[in-house]
Amino acid sequence: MTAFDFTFHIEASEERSRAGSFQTPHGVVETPAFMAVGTLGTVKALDPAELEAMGAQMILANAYHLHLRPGDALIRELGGLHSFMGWSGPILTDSGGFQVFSLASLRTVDEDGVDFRSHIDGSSRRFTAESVMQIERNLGADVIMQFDHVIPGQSDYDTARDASERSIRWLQRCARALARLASEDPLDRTQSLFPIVQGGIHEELRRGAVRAIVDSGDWNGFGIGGLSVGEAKPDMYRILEVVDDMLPTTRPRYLMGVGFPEDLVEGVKRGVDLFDCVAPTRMGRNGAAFTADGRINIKRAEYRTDTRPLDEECDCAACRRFTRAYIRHLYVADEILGHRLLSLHNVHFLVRLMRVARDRIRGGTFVGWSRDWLARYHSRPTISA
RNA sequence: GGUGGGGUACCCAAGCGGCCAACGGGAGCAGACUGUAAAUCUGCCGGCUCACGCCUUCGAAGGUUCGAAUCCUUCCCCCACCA
Repeated sequence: MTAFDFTFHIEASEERSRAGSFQTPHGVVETPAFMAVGTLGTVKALDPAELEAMGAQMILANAYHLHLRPGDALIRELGGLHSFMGWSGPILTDSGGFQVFSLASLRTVDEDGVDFRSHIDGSSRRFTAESVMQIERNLGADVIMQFDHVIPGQSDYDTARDASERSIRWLQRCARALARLASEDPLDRTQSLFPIVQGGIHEELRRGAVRAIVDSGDWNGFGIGGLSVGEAKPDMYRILEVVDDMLPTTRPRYLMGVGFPEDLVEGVKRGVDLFDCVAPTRMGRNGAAFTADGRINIKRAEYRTDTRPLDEECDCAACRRFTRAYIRHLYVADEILGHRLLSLHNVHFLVRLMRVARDRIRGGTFVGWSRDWLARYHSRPTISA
């Protein structure tokens, strides 16, 4: 019995960038694609129907957070995460590896796993490769990420090597644990485990990590982790090129936690197929909107009388109906609709950006288009100096 | 008319002889957020200045003092209760 047929098809490519699609038990994902982040089983402030309407294909949730609350066993009992949160499309779950980084003050790492102090109630929780696979199995996402060890972007060579090599050992344990679980329950054979390439900003470590991962199994896709965690942007782009050179072209590459609009374009240029980021929703809740001319801060006084939409070229529900002046008013008055409209627009902006990238790659005009797009985005004429 | 309480920067509100251009909060102005402990956090917020610093402020006017938002006198205005 083989696992679900995940096959990734590449339709077109231009230099490093590719346009393609892969199949999941909950539908096809066309790439390059941006996944909205729904850590707690909700893309903050947005309804799944709104995500569908804007063309969002796949979303992300988090094993660590859902394990703490409401509990992965409960979600399994209620029919799995798709049913629980009312999203029938593809879902990817992150493993909690990022929380090893973001909740560093609340955990200790050892070879076997990580002890966390719950940020909710202070209780002690133990996470290992095996326990995380059990959690992700209970949640039932289509793609599940290995448990990895994420460290700050500027970490030195020895620290990065230590975390990278540990992540590779944990990958092997994740794979064995998932195989064991799958043998007990046919449903689990539909989940694809993605390894995560670590190694910080050290090219030699990244190359070593890719080599070890590729040699150890036939993976349906690859996560590229440990970027956008404090390193300089040129370092991130450099590492992406190094990793792109070595990963099999026949599998999707998922750049974890990225990103800003410009990083999506820069990523696609370097062969990335999948992205996720909290930026559109978090920044939306914090008053920022993406536009083709750069980011704007809707709180600024200059928008008090601005009757244009957030982005004049956008066709999202917020831009079709509301002015900057109105959305600014909502935001300043602390009205929940302000947060919703900004989140909606920002996610739509990235989803649409990737749709345009796909079309451009198919048409063989991505490289030129991306150069112009980036120049315009960085010119930021809508923002006063 | 009497008694008591009070008037502090855009608003609310501490301070009650020097450490006060004056605690806090709000509003306002600007910035940051990249696999979400985030509808969060940071900075500015009397005037001039990059800054050192200087100037003008704590109802008004006088006074005491080396020194006052802080003490005294008179006046103006609010609030409560009594008549």
